[in-house]
Amino acid sequence: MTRELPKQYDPASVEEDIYSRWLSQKAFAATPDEREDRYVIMMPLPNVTGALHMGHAMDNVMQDLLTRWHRMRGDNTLWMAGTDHAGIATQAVVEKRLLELEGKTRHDIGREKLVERIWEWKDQYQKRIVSQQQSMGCSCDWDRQRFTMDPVCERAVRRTFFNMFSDGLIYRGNRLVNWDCHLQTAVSDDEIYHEKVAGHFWHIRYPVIDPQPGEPEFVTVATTRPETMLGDTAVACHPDPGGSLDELLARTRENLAEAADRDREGIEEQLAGLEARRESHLPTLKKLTEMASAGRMVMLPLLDRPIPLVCDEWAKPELGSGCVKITPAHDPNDYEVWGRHQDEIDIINILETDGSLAKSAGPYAGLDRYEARKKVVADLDEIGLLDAVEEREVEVGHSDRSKTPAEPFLSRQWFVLMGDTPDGVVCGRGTDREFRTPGLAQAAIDAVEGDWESASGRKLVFHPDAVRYGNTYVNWLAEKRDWCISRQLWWGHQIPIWSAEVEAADLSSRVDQLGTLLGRDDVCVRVGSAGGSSQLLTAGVDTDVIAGKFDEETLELMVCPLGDEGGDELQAELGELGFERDPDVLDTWFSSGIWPHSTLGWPDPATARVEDGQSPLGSIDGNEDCLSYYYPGSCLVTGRDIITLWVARMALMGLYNIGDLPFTDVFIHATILDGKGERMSKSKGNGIDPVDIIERYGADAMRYVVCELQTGMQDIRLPVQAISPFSGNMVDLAAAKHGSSIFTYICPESGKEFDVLGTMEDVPAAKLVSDRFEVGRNFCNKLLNAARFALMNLDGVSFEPRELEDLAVEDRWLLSRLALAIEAVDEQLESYSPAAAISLAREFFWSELCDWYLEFIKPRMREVETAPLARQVLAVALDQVLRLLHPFVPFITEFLWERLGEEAPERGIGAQLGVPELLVHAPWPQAAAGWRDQDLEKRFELLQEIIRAIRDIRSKNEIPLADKLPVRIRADESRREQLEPLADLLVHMGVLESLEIAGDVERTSDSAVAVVRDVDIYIPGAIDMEKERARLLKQRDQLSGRVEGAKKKLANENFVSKASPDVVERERERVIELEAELDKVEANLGSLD
RNA sequence: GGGCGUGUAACUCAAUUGGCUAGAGUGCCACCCUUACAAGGUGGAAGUUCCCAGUUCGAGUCUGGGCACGCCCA
Repeated sequence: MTRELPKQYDPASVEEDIYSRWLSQKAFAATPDEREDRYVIMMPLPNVTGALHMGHAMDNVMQDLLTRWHRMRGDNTLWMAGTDHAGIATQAVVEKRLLELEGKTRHDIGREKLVERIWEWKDQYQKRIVSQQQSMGCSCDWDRQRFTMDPVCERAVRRTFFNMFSDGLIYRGNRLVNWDCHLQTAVSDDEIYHEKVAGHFWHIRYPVIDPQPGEPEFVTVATTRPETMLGDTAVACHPDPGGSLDELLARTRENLAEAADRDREGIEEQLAGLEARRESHLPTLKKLTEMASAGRMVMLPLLDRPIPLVCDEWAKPELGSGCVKITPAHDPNDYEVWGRHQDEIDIINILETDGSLAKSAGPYAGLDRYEARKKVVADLDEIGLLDAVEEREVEVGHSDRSKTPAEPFLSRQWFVLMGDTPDGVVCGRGTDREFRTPGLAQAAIDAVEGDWESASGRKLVFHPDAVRYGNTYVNWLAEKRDWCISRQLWWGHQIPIWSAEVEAADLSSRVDQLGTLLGRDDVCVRVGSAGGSSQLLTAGVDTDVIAGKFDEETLELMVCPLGDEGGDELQAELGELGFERDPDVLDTWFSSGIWPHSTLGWPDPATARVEDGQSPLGSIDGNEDCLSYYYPGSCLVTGRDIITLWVARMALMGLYNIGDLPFTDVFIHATILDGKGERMSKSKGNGIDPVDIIERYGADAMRYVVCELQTGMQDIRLPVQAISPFSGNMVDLAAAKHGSSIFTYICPESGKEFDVLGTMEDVPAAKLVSDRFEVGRNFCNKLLNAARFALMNLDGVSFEPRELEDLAVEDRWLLSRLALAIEAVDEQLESYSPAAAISLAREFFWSELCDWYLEFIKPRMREVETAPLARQVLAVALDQVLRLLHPFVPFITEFLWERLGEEAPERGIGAQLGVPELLVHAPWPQAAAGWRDQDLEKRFELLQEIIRAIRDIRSKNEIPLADKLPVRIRADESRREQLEPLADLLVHMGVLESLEIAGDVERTSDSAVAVVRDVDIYIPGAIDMEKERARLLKQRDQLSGRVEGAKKKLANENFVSKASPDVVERERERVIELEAELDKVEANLGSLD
């Protein structure tokens, strides 16, 4: 007899011990071997800005579920873990802290010091993240974990950049970006949020130069940002104002015709307004169009700069004056106008990187943009050119990183060319997977759509809804917008380009200075123009011919060293030649896009540098190296917000570098929302720490519930309460007010603030509670107790080969149900339905094994003759259920596995089961042929129904369990034959005193009665006739309702002729069965009288 | 403004190509400490599937419109 298990499961006492056992035995290690089947998951690397929340818990649990399942199925399974440096986000967090705590900016402490501090931050949070993941039970191969700035990743980044630069896929050009004046960096569109703020709409008059008779003297334009007028380079009017207005009128009339009554008034008003406008404005607008076509100019006030009138459809005849000022360098729409009129108009940047005005703003240079706004308005007013001022709510784009208004800003940035190119792009150059694609974006589209497949036959498929998510992915890629990869940051992979400005005339002498650099295959040299086009320079090239390809006088010479070897020397040499390294760093997604192969040692696993104690990436013992063995991988598990940002990039980078897809399946799991229905996110501050949940309910409970929540595409609301560290009372986070930052909340009783994700060191942390997780805790407790019962009864259990027919009937029933459960769980996991999988596993364990089987066998356990067989089957049942549940709840199953191993080291039915020391490595359960017996299952269904009917009578008549019941069952011969072998079970489970089953049993007048299908159950004894009648009447009403419904259906000619024959047939059978049952109920009702 | 979704019991979610009485867990009610488990057992109540039309023999499911909400993109 082993130590008896406790009655209540205490996860804290088990989990740490189990996890350290896994670690010390390197249970999750993946090494290439001779196995053909492999399963590879690349973790969507969490960034090091902060700790993980429940959204990450969902992501990690899903991955661990798949990983553990495949590992048990015998695949060579690798789950690659790691973290992302998340350039902008991490730098922003550290800078913000620096400012808050020390009042310093990054410029005060300098690049080197700042980067040092960010590394410290990274170390701290990487540690925290890994410990969070380990608390959840993640079975990653920790000896391979990577960080996107590790040497091995760095080398892959340099190689990728080098290759793309050589292939002409990376260029430098002027682009309008969102500029964060506070952080002084470009931020991507994804990092901008819009907020309504109170503002104004200023109407300004621009004088027309030399107005002819009949022409207006001024054109009026309106703006919400008047200081941008200093950068105006044109005024636009519509090329066909009449046509445009007419079209709008027609559309509005159409709307009116279809509109609901309550909307009519508004639309009619709109229509009247348009018609009036057509009268009043159209002549002037037409005039302006003529003037624009004639190349007329207006005078930009304050700077006295003549600027042209142009025709462009961006000007809306129905709005304002119908004319619009064009500021290409500071407005995205105007930028597009500039794109269409590059020959006619200029582009002038009036902002410095800190948001003050540049030299080009003339007398306003040096002013902050908001001061400049006031002064411009005042000056315009003074010279009488301010026409009107309206109060208005304005949508202003804010940088998510600094929470300050972002400015559209013209700057030089690096881009990856996503569109198609004339010669196409070679992917997987030099490998046996090499192919040519029209362009990078197209390659990634082809991965999902059309006939293309990779050399290994792979396509990319989204789960659980291939069409929906496939469309998201393809629609985004189809825009083929070039990818801006430069960030004005100090933290990240610095762009490996050294450049120098050269006059076109001096090109050949400057190129000569480069000497042997030109001929080296680890150095790429290009010459380019500001516009973005560039030419490759190679040894012996005719520089004059090259220079002749550019219009510009000033060119830029760009050198990209591969940087693998002799890098320092080369860099020194370039410095002497007057080349400077680009200070910017690469977009984070550039390094995370190559994550699936960089981590495996690409481009050369044999020489990949890993940390001390880590598993090497090169070939060992004659097996393949990691890259060849584990790439392409299997599945990516992530949320849908990341499809465009990351999945698409990984696909195209993998195709470009290696020629094959990083994975074939993309499992998009549900998004975790907070109690208010908002997405949980690090930056929103509404995240909750899974470790809090784990501490209170246990890791398995957390995992159980998370699996149960992953039903399909439905987002998940997770209401959470915090226990206030001040009052000890529950605070509902959905209703609580935020404190000084969005990361903290206010305790309503004390008014003090607390923190829930441990990001604020100086604010007390609150513990979290959520009744959602009690389900998981209860499940674990049930599992513990089922095992407790089994282990208490397994004394002296042994294995003896048994034929199926040697088993008791309930043993065979259990094995049949087990076989079905295994099959069903597999099926659901294969189709990425964890909720369905876990509910089937639970159903088997709780409703069949615990509720029925364990109860069935209790009497057998008490008898010396019957116990050994029951024990043997029970050991197998527990063994199988632990295996089946392990991927979902790994800690408790591993814990119980050890106990089962001590008690029943040898177990099996027909043959002995393989029993490794750790459950992690145990083979996945597999039903033996012949276990499934559907006939038997049907008989048990009837048995269960009869038992339930007896219990119901007991309950309704308030008969205590201590009173055993005499039960008499009237059943025909075939039913009797079915039930007879189950009689002992029926007596035991129904707590019967006696049981009689025969065809001629008659009800005695003192009997309670129940009807189950075609069987009557009588229980003689003192009963309450009124309750009996009520019960039977209710059953009669239900039955007759159903009979009526079914009959009505069958009476319908259309149903019989049009519905499919098997549906009709089923309906007919049902009527027969129901009527028979109804007859019995009625007969019994009659006998009550 | 464009695109993609969601709305089912008090709560959180299921329901396969349209087809048995729309299910589960939690919560609720009643009874029960039946020697694995009260974090449990047995029994029960609880739904106008957001609203309005339509298609169909048949609609939670398909179509159109409305209302409410979410996400992504401009």
